[in-house]
Amino acid sequence: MVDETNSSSERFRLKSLAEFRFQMRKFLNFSEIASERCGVPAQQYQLMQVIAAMPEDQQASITYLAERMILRHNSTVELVDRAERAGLVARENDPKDMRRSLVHLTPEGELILNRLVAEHLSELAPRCDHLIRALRDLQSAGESQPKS
Amino acid sequence: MVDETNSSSERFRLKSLAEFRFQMRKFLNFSEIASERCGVPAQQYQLMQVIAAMPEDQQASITYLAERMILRHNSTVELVDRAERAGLVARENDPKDMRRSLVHLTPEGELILNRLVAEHLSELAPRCDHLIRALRDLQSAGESQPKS
DNA sequence: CTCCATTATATCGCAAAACGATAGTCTCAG
DNA sequence: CTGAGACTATCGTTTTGCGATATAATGGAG
Repeated sequence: MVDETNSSSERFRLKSLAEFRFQMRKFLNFSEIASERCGVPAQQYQLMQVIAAMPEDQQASITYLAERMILRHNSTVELVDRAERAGLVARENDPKDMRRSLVHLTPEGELILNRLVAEHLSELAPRCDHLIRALRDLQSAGESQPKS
Repeated sequence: MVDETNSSSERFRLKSLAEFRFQMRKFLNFSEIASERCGVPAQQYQLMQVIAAMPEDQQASITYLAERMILRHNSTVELVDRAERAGLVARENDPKDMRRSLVHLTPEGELILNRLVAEHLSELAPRCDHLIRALRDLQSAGESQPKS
């Protein structure tokens, strides 16, 4: 309960958080470079990932994609526009509801996605331990958290 | 080794990767909202975090900050400019090397940083488990990785 | 001591991308 | 059949990172 104890645990929390973010930035940076090496902006790769990883019972409406991408729907429309212009995805009209556009991968999109997923997995695998360690530190740092 | 086995493990990898990214996006989104609720753009919060979490023997030169922020140095200069204009950090000249500017937190910067760190820790703590689980899935997915 | 290659920071114009506001289209309950 | 709400699209704006370039300081070779 001495001042020094408090400030040293505070420092530990800070460093854990900072380390976690640093690891995240490194991964995101790798992802961006890998994507653009395939001629695809990172967000378009993410969009394809979301579409391909969608649960069976879901449909890739703009609204659903916006939720998963954590974007406003107008931003999502624009993202899909770009990906469509790049030939990675295509729109179709939902025959059940003519307001909705459903988005699906083109064969080229699938090809590039598979390549990028493989690349990301082999990059991420060795980083997993760092990330998990950072998260564990964060958990133990959070436990000694004084205020709500 | 049947085709179906292959494609189902591929699907697992894809979903693990997508889930991990989704969790990251949610956290980053929270972080952005929390920062801007304090009137600070997310990157300026990150900058302060990097400065405050720096090892004792390090100095906050632009080059160092750029490395940690994973930005080009010119982008880092601009980021520091903005944070300085906002009164969160200040530059001083390194007396040992007049080419370098060293950046430090202002009292106001420290205040806001502390608030944001606390907020982030309590937000992140409950998400840690999700993130760790996603990472573990990724590890086991990566093990069955065929190529490379 | 003087040069100059190297390192460090700063400036500027540009491009990408996300957003708010707005508009247009479709659905469905009453 | 009509109005409220849901879904997607458009447009202008802003933010931010980057490449190219400029300026300044350092330090080692001669």
